[in-house]
Amino acid sequence: MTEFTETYTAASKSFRAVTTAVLRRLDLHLGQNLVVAALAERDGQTPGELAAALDVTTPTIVKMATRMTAAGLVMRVRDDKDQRLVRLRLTDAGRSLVEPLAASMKEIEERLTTGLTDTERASLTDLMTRVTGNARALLAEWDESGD
Amino acid sequence: MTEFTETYTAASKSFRAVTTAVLRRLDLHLGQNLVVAALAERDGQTPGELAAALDVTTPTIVKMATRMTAAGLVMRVRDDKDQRLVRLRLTDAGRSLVEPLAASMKEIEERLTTGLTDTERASLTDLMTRVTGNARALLAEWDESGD
DNA sequence: CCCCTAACGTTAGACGGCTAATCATTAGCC
DNA sequence: GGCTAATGATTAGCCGTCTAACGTTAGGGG
Repeated sequence: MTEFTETYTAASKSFRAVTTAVLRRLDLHLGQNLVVAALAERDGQTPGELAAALDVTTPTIVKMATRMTAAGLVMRVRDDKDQRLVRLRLTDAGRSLVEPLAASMKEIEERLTTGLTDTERASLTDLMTRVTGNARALLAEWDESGD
Repeated sequence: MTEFTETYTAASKSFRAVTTAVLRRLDLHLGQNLVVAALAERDGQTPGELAAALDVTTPTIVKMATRMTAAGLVMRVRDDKDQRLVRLRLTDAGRSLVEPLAASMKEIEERLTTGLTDTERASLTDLMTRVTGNARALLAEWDESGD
């Protein structure tokens, strides 16, 4: 009964647990890796931009930014031209995590897909993407109808 | 780069979002559905038993139990024979949610796998299970070595 | 028989996540 | 050009989750 649900939940949990364990070695919390990676890609993004990129709400980014600022990983800089905007910039300490972080995430990916052929990996990615697409379509549908 | 990670994260998020939306109609929060389902299966389980069954820590269940008690969904009953144990029992209000809950979860499962053949569904479940197995093996390995 | 340890539940506090409400600044319209 | 609407960030408060510390009850060993 609802085997699919259980499988999905278990996968989420185990993935989360592994990621948390790896991140702890870098003194990072779950999710902060995504912020660091996004800023490494393009520094100075605003909370709103990051939220959109990471598919998360703005308040979530704001809270994380506050903690990461306290931890010395990022800095808040107000935009000169538009005083409403806040630019989040990596500090040197934050930048120093970028490469070990990328290496760790890549290692996780490899370890988790051990025993899967390339074909199976591609298949898994494809199937999950389609399910995600279904989920988003469903959310959009409900959103419109206000149901 | 780390495409697998992104796919997995996106899948988790979308699934979570859909589940949250459905649960809201029943005035339930994410995760509470699992507690209700577990108690429907076998009423009077202890926080520790539930935690093990749901692959979650005991404090998580305790907090949820407190809120669900306040919401009138479950009751705390101390075990007669062993005063250390607490038995969580569904109230009538809680029990009334069991069936609509099961129906909702089944509906989610069907909507999310729309467009997938039976073979593909089986394949997805199999692949995710194997990845989850890898993740758990990795966690166990780290746990032993204390690394 | 009493103490000591093991087994449980609970509390405390941190974190990511969300929704709703608030505040500041910019831009647009009459 | 000044009032209003839209755009951003922030705050407040809730929930699930985790780890660490605490209190209590059973049970076992000397």
